[in-house]
Amino acid sequence: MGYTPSAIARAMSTRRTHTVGLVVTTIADPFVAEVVRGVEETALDRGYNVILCDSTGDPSREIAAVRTLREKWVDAVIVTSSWVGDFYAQLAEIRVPVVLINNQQAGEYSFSVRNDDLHGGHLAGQYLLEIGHRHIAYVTGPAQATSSWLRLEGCQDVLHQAGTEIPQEWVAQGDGRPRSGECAVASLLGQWSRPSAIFCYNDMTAMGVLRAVKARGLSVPRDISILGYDDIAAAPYLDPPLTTIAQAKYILGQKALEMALDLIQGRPVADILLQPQLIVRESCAAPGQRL
Amino acid sequence: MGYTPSAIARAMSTRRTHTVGLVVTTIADPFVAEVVRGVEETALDRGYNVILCDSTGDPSREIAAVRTLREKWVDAVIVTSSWVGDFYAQLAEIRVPVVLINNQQAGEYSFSVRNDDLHGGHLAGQYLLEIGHRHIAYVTGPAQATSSWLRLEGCQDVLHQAGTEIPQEWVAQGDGRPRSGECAVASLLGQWSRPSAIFCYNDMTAMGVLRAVKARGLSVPRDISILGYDDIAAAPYLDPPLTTIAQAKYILGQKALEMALDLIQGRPVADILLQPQLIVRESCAAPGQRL
DNA sequence: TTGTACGCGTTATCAA
DNA sequence: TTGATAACGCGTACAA
Repeated sequence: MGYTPSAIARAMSTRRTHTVGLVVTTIADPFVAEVVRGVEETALDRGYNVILCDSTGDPSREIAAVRTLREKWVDAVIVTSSWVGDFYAQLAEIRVPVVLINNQQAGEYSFSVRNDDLHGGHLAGQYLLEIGHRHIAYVTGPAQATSSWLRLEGCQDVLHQAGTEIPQEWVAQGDGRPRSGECAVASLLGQWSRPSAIFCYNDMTAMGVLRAVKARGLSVPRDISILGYDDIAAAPYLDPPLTTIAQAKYILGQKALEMALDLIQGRPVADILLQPQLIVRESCAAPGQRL
Repeated sequence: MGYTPSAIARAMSTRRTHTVGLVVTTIADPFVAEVVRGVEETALDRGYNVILCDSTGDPSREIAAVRTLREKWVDAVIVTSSWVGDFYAQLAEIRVPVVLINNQQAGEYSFSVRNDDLHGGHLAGQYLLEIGHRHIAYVTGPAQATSSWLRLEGCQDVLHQAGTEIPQEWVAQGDGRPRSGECAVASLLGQWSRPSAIFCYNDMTAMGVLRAVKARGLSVPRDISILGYDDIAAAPYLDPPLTTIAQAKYILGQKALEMALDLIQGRPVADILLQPQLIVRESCAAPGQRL
């Protein structure tokens, strides 16, 4: 018949809404979109719904988001800001479980599921070294994104062991979007000496780097190798297909939701660390003659 | 102070949750992601939240989604399934306003905001004709997506006026994802005669088509022109940069949410039709000599 | 103006 | 085991 029980009334008496909040910096990034898909689909399977909050990285929106999530009595909140910052204080005050994705700020209030960015950096450095690169540049993500620095650090670790490193002047500031990749190339290739490989914070950045490098008449990977991170859907369709470090994006979201559920039911949980994987395509090759 | 009013209790007495439901076929498509961003961000600005439901195109999940949305007393629901199908019956029974995005099934229960796909098809046909193409192929989207057929129809309209058309054997079935574009090319270019231009349902499909065409040793746009639809973020970064018909994705979402709000407050509303726009980049050019 | 009682739909508790 | 009833927290309407 046409009767529908009210989840609102039920929430009133059980104090459980069967709803979790998901706050992301931007849904426009394909990496984030996949994570969202992971939490959303498994939530639906488990009888939960998710309220999505796109913060645009704007701190005031983040504050507003957690406030309304709290008002709506979400049973847990999952956060995919790479930088939690001040906003973390807000999270601590919310009276529900918090799970952080790709952020290690996990304290006593919250747990995290993340990709092993340090190891991702290792894989990157190791591979570039292996195929013969010694002059490597890095294009960062947003300055507040700890994962960006972790990837760089991992890469440096490996390079140091091989007696080389990414010099200060070859780490260019980006923001995780293609445009910033293009700008980074301008600063990187405007120098007297140029790298033979560019490791990028993510694939979106790599897209921009790729285009800018080719626009300068350079060939990829013959003149310059480009290495991405994330393995977004578009990566195989770039020209050349992008070699990249893959994160298990969907799984990241799925695990985060499952952890949130465990927390809600009071089950013990432990932080989760997922291992990235090198995907060899064609944007990296042995360096040619150096100028 | 540490006091937070309860939106649940408020909903109990006012019967308003200040929450809208958004059901999409998949958040993995960049086009959809932008639409989601549009509704989510303007919702937050207006003091509303959105519950996201990713149906995966699976009818049973769609049913489940609208049921829980109804139970949670969402004030309105916005739908971005290109094919509403049986699921439309469910929507009719839900007692809240429904706004459909890019779907014209709008009846007495619901309203729609959509992109003028027919005109988009016109723009596509017109442009290809203008630069000299007479032998054009089309790669469709999912069979149930009315927008796919509308785009084809619009293109055919213009072609007919010029005394030509897309022949039956040159409309290849796709599903809106890159992989299907690659498969389509296999069937299209395996024929005795080949098109000089391929119009694609969307940019994701075009990405696959582009790759497959190049994999066959053909040059784009010299040998074959490729025209996309949507203008996703990756479009300018393909090689060659993709010429495409742009939809105002963010606006689509924004208008949909505003319409939902109008409906909630009982204000009169009218369907909205947004105009697409041709974005000329480099994947289309005049056809060369024909074989 | 300020205050008090009731309703909302469900669950949970307690009495029969 | 079944059936009645309090409580959940906020709006609202009515009374003072």
